[in-house]
Formats: sequence, C-alpha cells, structure tokens
Amino acid sequence: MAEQTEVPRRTPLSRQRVLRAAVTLADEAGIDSLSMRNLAQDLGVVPMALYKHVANKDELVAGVIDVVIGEIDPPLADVDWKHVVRERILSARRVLQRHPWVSLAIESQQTPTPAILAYLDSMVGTFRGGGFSVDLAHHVMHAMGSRALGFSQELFDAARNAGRTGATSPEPPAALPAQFADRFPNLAEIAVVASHDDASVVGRGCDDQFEFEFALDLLLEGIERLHQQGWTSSR
Amino acid sequence: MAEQTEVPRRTPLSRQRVLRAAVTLADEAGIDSLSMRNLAQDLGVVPMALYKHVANKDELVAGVIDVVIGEIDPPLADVDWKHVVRERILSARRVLQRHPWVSLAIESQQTPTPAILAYLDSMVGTFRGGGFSVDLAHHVMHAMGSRALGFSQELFDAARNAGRTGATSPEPPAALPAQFADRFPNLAEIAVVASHDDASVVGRGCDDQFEFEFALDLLLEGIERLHQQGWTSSR
DNA sequence: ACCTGAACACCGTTCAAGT
DNA sequence: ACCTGAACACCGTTCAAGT
Repeated sequence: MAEQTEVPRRTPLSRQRVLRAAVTLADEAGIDSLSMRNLAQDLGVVPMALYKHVANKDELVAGVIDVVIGEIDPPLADVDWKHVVRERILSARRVLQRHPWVSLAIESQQTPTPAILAYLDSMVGTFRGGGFSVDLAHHVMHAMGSRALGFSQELFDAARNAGRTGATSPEPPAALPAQFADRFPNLAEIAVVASHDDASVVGRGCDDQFEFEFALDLLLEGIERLHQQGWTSSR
Repeated sequence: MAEQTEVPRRTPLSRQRVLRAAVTLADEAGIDSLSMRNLAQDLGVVPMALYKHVANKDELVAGVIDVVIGEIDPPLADVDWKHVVRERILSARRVLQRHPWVSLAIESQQTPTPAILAYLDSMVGTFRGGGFSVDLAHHVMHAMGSRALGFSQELFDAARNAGRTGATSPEPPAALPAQFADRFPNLAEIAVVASHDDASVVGRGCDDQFEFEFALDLLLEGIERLHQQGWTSSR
C-alpha cells in the first residue's frame, strides 16, 4: 500500500534561496515578521532545516543585509569625485528606500557585514582617487556618518506622525492638533510653512528627497572647501 | 498559626520607579535584557503588576527614552546661536554615551516621544532666536539629522571591531589581519594612519570626540555660511 | 474592586531520537 | 550520516479565577 507517487520535491534549499526569501518576507510583512519559524514556513520547510544554511539568526540578518547592499550601483567611472560620491549615495538611498527595514537592521548589527565594509572601502577609494589625503578622507567618512549609506534619521518623518492624528483633519492650514502647536510651537511653525509653500496638497509635509540632497550638498560643499584649503588635522 | 509579622512591604510601585529601574536594567545588562519579566523581577514584583503603570512594552520603552532625554541640559542663555546649539548637542551626546542603548531605542520607535519633540522644538527655537528664517531652520534641522540628538552612526567603530580579532594581535603597525587589508585596502590604510598618528597607543583607533566635533563643526560652518548669504529654498 | 497565577501564542536554539 | 520532532528557556499579553 506504499504510495509510489510522492509529493513533488521542493527545489532544494540553498543559502541564496533562504536569504532571498528572507528579504521578501521582511519587505512584505516587516522586520518583526522575519523569524526563523515564519521564514521556514514560507519556504515550506521545517525551521531546523534553515540551520543548514545559516548558523543562527544573526547570520541570517547579516546575510540579508549583504543581499540588499549588493543592489547598490557600483561607482561611476568619472574623474569628478564629488559626482561619483553623490550618485553612489543616491543609489544607496534608493536601495534602502526599497527595503525600509534594512537601515535599522544595519544599525542593530554590532559588527558590519562584508558588503558594508566593501561599500565603505570603495567610497574611501573614490575620495583617495580624487586626491584626498588619507587623513582628510578618514574624517570626511566620519562626517558623512549614516548618510554614506544612503539614510539619515528622518526625525521629522516621525514628528509628522506625532502631529497628525487622522487623514481627515478638518483644519485646513495646519491640520495639527491645537495641543501640539501649544507644546511645540517651533515645530508647528515649520510644519505650517512647509505645508503652505507647497501649493498642491495641504499637509503634504517635507520633501524628503530635497532634504536629503540639501544636507548632502551642504556636507559635500564644506568638504570641498576643506579639500581646496589643504585642510589637515593637527594630530 | 497565621503569621502576624509580614514580609516588609515593598515601597509601592510608581511609574517613575518602574522607568528608573528600566533605565538601570538596560544600562547594566543591555537593551536585550530589558523585558517586562526581568524588570518585574528586579522590582520584586509579578510581571503583570507593571501593567498598572505602563500600558505595554512600547510605552515602557517610550518612557525610558524620555527619562534619559530629560537628562540633557537645557539650552544656555546666550545670544550666540552657534554656541548654544553646539553645547546642547554635546550635552545630548554625553547623555547618550552614558546610556548607549538609547540611540537604537529612539530609532526603533515609529513615533517620537514627547521629550524628543520638546528637545527638537527647543533647538528650532534656538535657530529662530538667532534670526534664522523658518525655512532655513527647517532645512538645517534636517541637515543635522541624528547629530541633533547627539549621536551619529559611528560606522568605523564597527569597522574596527570587524578588523581586529583579538586584543593581542602580534603585528605592531596595523594589527589588522592581512586578509582584511587585502579586501578593504582603503579602510586598512585609514586605520594604519590613524594608529600611527597617535603616538601613544598603537591601534587605539579614532578619537570619537574629535570626529564628532569635526563633523558637527563642518555642518555648523556650512550652515552659518548659508545663513549669512540669506539662503532660501526656491519652493 | 483589585490583584495575580496560569495560560496562550509566540520566539531562537538544543538535542536526542528517528530514518 | 543526515534530518527533524519534541523540548527548553525564554518572550509579551490575555483572561479568568482568587482575594
């Protein structure tokens, strides 16, 4: 009575398949849903089967980070370091906007993944190729901070969430609870002006892309000035 | 046989006592150890007793963030906005260095806590008081990014962890595994120069405080230049 | 009315038993 | 030798039962 016809064999697991499924799971259900158990279920596999391909959950997370970082474009072949850095960072930003859970995952790691190191190393190389001293390249990388990875803490994204309760507030100019304006007048003022300046939609809020490039260019221009002045730390 | 002498009554729980104990627990055992169950045990209380004082774990975390943010010095009474901002950010940095787990907790929140909003609001007020337009103050806050809260992603802290395996590497100048230098030559070069420049201890690495102030001043000077030029966004 | 133990639905990971 | 189910030591939180 033994059945000859078997359940069709699943395409065999591989580290790549595990990591890709993890990225998809996190993209679709959020980072909190990325558990060994949920991932195993998505792959039609018993949880312990995953441990053949990743040592533990930390290594899984490191693996998915590297898959995502691998999506960042390589540096342009251009002699203008500023242009190369700018485009690379904007590429990184686009990647991390496609996978919004990755920024926090990167910051939660206590040790950077190989792909992160390679990315940072390549960026240092761009500065060095542009004539930067090791010293200046070093400090400039620090000054870039998380912006080098294409994200910065968008503090006002969160502030906007705090200020606006529902989507249909019936107070045209600000749409902020009066209590909010009382407690945080300066934030409220900024929010109102940002809404007014934008003719199209009231309360659309900040143009994230503009803010990002504003900050990026501010840094880049300051850096360029230091470079032209032959800045050196006195260490 | 009923005992008349009772176990001495614990000093009654209060939201303040719960939050303070949570800060202590996270400081001493790390953010991962901050669970409702561990916290209850530290307070000599059954886990469910905590829910009288905080609605759930998210509210607990929001509460401990606000306790810590409350440690930041108020702004100086000074007419020089640059000096006021600088000292305030350095105060915030000192606070977050005393509680290193808080930065990630802040970034993990999807909504900023009241104390964070008050802090940011006050900082906007400092710029406004210094004559900044709402527009410029707005964009400058974005440019500050997480630095406004006294932390930036210290990418090279992590890179250093990745490069150095043990405390007793027997290779004086770099103390980096040869493999690391091969794969990430630009990072390695920076690490070597940073070590050499510092006469005292080989491999001491970067001066975090110097890096932080370098980046901070770069931003502040760029901001000051914009302010003096009457910069305005063309929105 | 207040407090709380047990229970529920989850985790990551170990380990021994099964093939 | 390989795979895997059950088990262990945790979570946050619900809920009913106890005082």
